Amino acid sequence: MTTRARRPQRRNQVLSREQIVDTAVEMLDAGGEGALTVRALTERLSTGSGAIYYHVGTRDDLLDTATETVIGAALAARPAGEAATPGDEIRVAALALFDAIAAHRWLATRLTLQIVRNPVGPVTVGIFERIGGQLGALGVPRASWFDAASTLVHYILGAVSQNARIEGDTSGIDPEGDREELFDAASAAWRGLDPEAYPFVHAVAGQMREHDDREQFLTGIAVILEGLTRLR
Amino acid sequence: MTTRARRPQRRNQVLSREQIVDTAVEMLDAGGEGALTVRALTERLSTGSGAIYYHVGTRDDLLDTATETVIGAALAARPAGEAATPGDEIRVAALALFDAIAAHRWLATRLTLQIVRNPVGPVTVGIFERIGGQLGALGVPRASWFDAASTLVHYILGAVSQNARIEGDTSGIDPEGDREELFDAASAAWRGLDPEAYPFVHAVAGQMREHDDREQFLTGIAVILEGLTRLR
DNA sequence: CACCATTTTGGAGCGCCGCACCAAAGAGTG
DNA sequence: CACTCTTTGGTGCGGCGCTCCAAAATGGTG
Repeated sequence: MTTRARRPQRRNQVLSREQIVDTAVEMLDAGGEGALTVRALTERLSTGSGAIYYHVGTRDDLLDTATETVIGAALAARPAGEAATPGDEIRVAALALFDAIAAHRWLATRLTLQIVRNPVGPVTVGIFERIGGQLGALGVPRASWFDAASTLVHYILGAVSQNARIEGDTSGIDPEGDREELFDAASAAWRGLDPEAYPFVHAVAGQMREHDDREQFLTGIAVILEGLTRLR
Repeated sequence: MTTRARRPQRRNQVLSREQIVDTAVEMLDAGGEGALTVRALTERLSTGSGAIYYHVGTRDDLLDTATETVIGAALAARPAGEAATPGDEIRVAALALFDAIAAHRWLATRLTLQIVRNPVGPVTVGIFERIGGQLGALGVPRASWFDAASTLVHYILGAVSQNARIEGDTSGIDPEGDREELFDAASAAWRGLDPEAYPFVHAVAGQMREHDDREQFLTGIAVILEGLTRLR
């Protein structure tokens, strides 16, 4: 018998799991998912691959952990005022996710991946709880809670994924500049399409250039909340 | 001067672009995105990598082409009856996308990827045109067309992505069997969560097991359409 | 203090991968 | 028949994730 059965866990760790994850997030932010290679990580931390695998497991595990970390931080956001309506709560949570993915564009892919294959993990549960918890106060009947929450989550993740930008090809970071540029180009291309074959796309080419992502995102939330209140 | 300026394109092609894409789709369906390697493709077609790159370019190009092919086919679906309401049109298009991704699960990731980085491509334009073209008849004011279409597209792609299953780990194909099983497990896990910390998730654990994906998807569409009609 | 079980580290090596590149075969043309 | 351009199969390079292991660091114990 050892004197005290369980304790020997923590030794002095020069390299910590947290440190690795933080560095990984930095690298992901800087260069997209393709930039996070185990080799690059070991070089950055001046260590070997063994240490990485010892602390966080495979590259996939590392990406999951990074996702959990970032999403967990984002979901901690609460409305500013004291008397917040359920709508406010949902808007704040949704915007927190929106902004998190805008700041960490690699999240888009990873988030849907994780929600799909790990419904029990803190990410899925956290998002559902945060969004769904407001439905009762919103007047949605209990029997529709899961459908309603799913609708919101699907919309939020869909919108947020599609507003995320391309990963891996932008070596320089020019977040606003080429975003405008890209919209201009897309708008011009849409306008240039055959109005007979593509009347709608042709017609909204102008709106697409002038729209604001965040505002549009909130409009969508408002539409869904409106629809949900008619569900009763 | 040649006798006729443009014509000499088609030589005898033992290997056609179409053939490659079709085979690629088969392989993707069978084993997920990870299963489509250039090496495996060359082996399956008993050719070399040079021929592949000559016909379709890089692996990424091939995935884009495969996506365009499948989505193009899906978008060709029209409502059965003759007198279709705008709502019917949207539902049919949405369900076509839903079913396409259910049949080709690798599409989920690829679709959002393509929409994000190629707003001019046939996939993005096709989806927007198909969905957005109904908004006028639905009574949505012209100034809100782009926002409304975006809301629908965001929701559809979000829902559809999250209903797609995991890629690459299932060697055997057991589409219904382990789906049930997975829901059961997830439901049990949700029910097992602390009701104080996660009241909502705990409460809807039962609904999550019994829900039907397609039905829930249509409920979401109905909610959004309802909300859109209040937008005027 | 010295000893040693255990944790933690760094790195070499394996089996993959995508893809650039190229020499040669094939098909139409004069 | 020769000649040109298309099409093909294959080889090799650089890089990847990951396994495995010898060695170093660590901290409790006699």
